[in-house]
Amino acid sequence: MARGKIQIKKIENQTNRQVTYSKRRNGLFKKAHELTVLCDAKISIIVISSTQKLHEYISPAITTKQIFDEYQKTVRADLWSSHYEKMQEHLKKLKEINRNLIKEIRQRTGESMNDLEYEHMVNLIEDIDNSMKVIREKKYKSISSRIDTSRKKLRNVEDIHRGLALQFDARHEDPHYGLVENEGDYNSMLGFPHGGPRIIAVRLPPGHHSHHHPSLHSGTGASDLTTFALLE
Amino acid sequence: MARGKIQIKKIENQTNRQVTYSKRRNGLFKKAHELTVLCDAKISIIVISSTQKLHEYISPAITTKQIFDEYQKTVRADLWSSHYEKMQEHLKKLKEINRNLIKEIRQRTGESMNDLEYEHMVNLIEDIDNSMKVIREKKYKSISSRIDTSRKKLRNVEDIHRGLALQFDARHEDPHYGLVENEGDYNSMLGFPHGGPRIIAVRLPPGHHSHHHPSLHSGTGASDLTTFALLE
DNA sequence: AACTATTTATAAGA
DNA sequence: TTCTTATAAATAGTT
Repeated sequence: MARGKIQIKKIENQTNRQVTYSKRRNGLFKKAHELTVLCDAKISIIVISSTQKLHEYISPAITTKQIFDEYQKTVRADLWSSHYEKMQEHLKKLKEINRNLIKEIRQRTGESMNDLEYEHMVNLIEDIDNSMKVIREKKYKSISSRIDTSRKKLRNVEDIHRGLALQFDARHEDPHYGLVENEGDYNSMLGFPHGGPRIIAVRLPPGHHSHHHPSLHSGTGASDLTTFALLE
Repeated sequence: MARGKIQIKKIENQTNRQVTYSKRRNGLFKKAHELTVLCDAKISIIVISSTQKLHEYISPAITTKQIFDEYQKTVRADLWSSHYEKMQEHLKKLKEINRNLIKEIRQRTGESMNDLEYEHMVNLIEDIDNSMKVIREKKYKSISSRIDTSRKKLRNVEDIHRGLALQFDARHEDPHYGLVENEGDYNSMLGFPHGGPRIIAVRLPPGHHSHHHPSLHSGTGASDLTTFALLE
């Protein structure tokens, strides 16, 4: 600021920097003191040089520690109040969202249509109509899928039945050929996904045949064994 | 500092002070920042206004807390080193005093006279001579005092003796009057301050009189009783 | 907040 | 570090 303007950037010349540091530090402290006196302020300045040396200015009738304590108090208070404000803002936003959601639900259920413009009502009806279409589409798909599954099951059962009938006929021709080589998974074929009813074999005395109900029309094992479905 | 010079003293006009506070505070912070950049320094400024509002400047890439911690470290180090220096100074002084005392004693005892100038020796001799006089004076006084005391004691003993002799003579005239009414404190009168030797009475058979040494020349009690001083 | 006459701060040189 | 001095920057009082 004299004998030539300087750029405010680091002074690379070591000696020059040292001189400027000393001069400007004094200038800074002088200004601080003037501010202290003129405006009845309390000022703490701590300067650490590039060589880690420390200098300080402190207004009369106060200590650096006192000022720092005051600073810490203020910082904490600021932190808290900003946090508090953020929380309040967040609350406000959530309430707004809540209000809107409730309003929409009420409109869609037809509960509150009072303060709704015609335009809005048209849009709402169209919206609901679209929703209806989507829902019907989904319902249709669901039904199709269930019919499909059902048809597959039916086919399976028919296949099994056919197979059994075939084996039955074959047996009459060769009484020693009465074992099914592979039991397969009849339960899942029959629509019992989780293991299904337990099958047990019970030997009954002759003459009781008319009283019991075999679960399958034709026995696959020995003729004097009957199978029951035992519900748990 | 423009449009007129001002005195550096509290600005009484409230508005004026507020404006100046704001302007100069900004000026101060600007200067601080320039110093930071130009000289690669770290600066913390905390300003508390007369209305207790707080403003701060802090150099980039550092926190106010870091600077304050550094400050505290430095202060503690300074306190310790100044304390240390004071202790060292004190030690030095004590050593000096010690050395001088030892020197003086050696001179007075004649041990070390080597590096002493004639002038000093004359003074020393005069000093010692004076000391001698003081000591002799004190000795004389002490002796006088003791003689005095002794004389008083003697007078007391003589008085007592006279008294006893008087009583003794009186007894011959009236044999029933043989008791001393008041024993008094003979021990202290006789120069035995702490109770003195114990006195016991022993009855001895006749014919042994030549073998024992009575402590007092004349018996004061019954003639056939002799008193001894029994040393503890 | 902007202006500007002046004071003050200070960069460079000694 | 200190002094000097030409010049840049800060700012007191005004608008």
